[in-house]
Amino acid sequence: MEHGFRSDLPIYSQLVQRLRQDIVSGALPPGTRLNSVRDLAADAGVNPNTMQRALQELERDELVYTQRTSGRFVTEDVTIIARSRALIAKEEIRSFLAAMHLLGYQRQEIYQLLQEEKEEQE
Amino acid sequence: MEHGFRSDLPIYSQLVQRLRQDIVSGALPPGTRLNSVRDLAADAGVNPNTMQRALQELERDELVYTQRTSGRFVTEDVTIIARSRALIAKEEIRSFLAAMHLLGYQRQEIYQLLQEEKEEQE
Amino acid sequence: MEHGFRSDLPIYSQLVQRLRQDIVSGALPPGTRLNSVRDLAADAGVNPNTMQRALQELERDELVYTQRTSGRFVTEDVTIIARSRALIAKEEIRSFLAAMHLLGYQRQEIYQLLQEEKEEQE
Amino acid sequence: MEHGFRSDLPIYSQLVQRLRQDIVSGALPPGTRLNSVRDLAADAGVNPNTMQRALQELERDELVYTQRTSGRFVTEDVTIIARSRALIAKEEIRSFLAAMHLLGYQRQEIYQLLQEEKEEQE
DNA sequence: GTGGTCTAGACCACC
DNA sequence: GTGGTCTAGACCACA
Repeated sequence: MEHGFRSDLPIYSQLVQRLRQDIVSGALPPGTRLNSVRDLAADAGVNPNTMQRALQELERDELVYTQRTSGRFVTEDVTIIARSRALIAKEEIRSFLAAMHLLGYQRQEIYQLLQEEKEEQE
Repeated sequence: MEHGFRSDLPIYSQLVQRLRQDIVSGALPPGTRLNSVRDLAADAGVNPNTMQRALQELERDELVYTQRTSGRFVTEDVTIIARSRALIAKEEIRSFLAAMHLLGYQRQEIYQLLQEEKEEQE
Repeated sequence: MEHGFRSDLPIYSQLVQRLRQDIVSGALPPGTRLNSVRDLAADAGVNPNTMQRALQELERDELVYTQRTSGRFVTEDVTIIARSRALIAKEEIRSFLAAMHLLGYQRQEIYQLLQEEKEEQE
Repeated sequence: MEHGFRSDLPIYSQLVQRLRQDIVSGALPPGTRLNSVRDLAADAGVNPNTMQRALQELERDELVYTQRTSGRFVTEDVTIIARSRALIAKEEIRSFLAAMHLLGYQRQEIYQLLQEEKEEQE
């Protein structure tokens, strides 16, 4: 029953994030058939409706498309995937830099802190 | 009525963020006396209850303390401020790197993208 | 596998539309013998059941009839075809005007917009 | 219990259409506060979830925005409204002309039929 | 079997 | 009171 959902973000958004990352990182290659909504929901330990909602969001972003009655598939259009990846990254960077600047950090300090964090991890 | 609050985050936590940034960045130096809850709320265009809640949060973090009758003040303890600043920064960095790695970005690419974003802003 | 079906409408009714247009526009003249369900289905890249259902619909509208053993034919009765064409057209016009009026467009504006769209196409 | 929903389109889409028309035609002027989800749902005779879904769709199109806890409002940005109106109209026209052409109608005939329909209504 | 829709009803945070 | 989320479970059309 414990599937690691944070409480500060709706479950369906977290599902969107996970799936999008899987697509964008190549874990789910273009054209891959996704499991049925019911199965995905069961795997994630959520209600089918919740999973459905997440998938529809991905569909709006064209990362996924539906083939009536035969299932859902990851888009074959790699440019959409690449665009999505770049977009997410850009947004991450933008908000990260904004937050750091508001804290009064300058360019050099930010690089230094990134460096330190990297080393800690290794 | 337009005071620039996003709708995906509670107003009170947006207030917390703003105030914390003001303290941590030095805009509100140590020892500064804050205006009354009522005034702060009016300035921000929010309900006093909401501002009250934000201030309580800052008190829990010891960035602000209440002096019985004379009002609320920014802490004089600069180490608390510095610690808070570093803590927030560290969390930002950690989650930023985590997100980028999930997208499949490596160290070098991240630096490069940061660089590009910087240049765009200028 | 890519045969240009939209996903917001059942495949069988898209097949009905196509066939009806072919009949009504004269691409399939009165009396034409249709290929077998199996062949038509293969051409369209759909399941024979799906094609079968589409053909039944056309039979209900009497645009198509089945001759025992020799196969399916486009009706020879041109008045049926003409009536069907006029009926569909009338319904298109009715719903189009209704939609435009609900959007607050008046007669003159509608003609103007139709004109513009025409010109764009050329 | 009879609230006039067609069966060939999801209820929530029909709700979207109605609301969008009300906004775009000026029946719900910019800045208008909408009734609560619950009330709107009750008025329409649908489940609150269904109405919620419709409203979220409008929000994605920026025709409506949400003010945390105080309710939903029609956008004040009239250019968004005008753009939406023009977009819907353009789409109506495009699909109408496409349908008529597939039926084998030419420009002049279409105008004539529009004319006839107009006169019938009067 | 698939996805899609809808209802009923609960619970939450926020103000 | 407001909007937002989630669950449970039903029903449907389609292939």
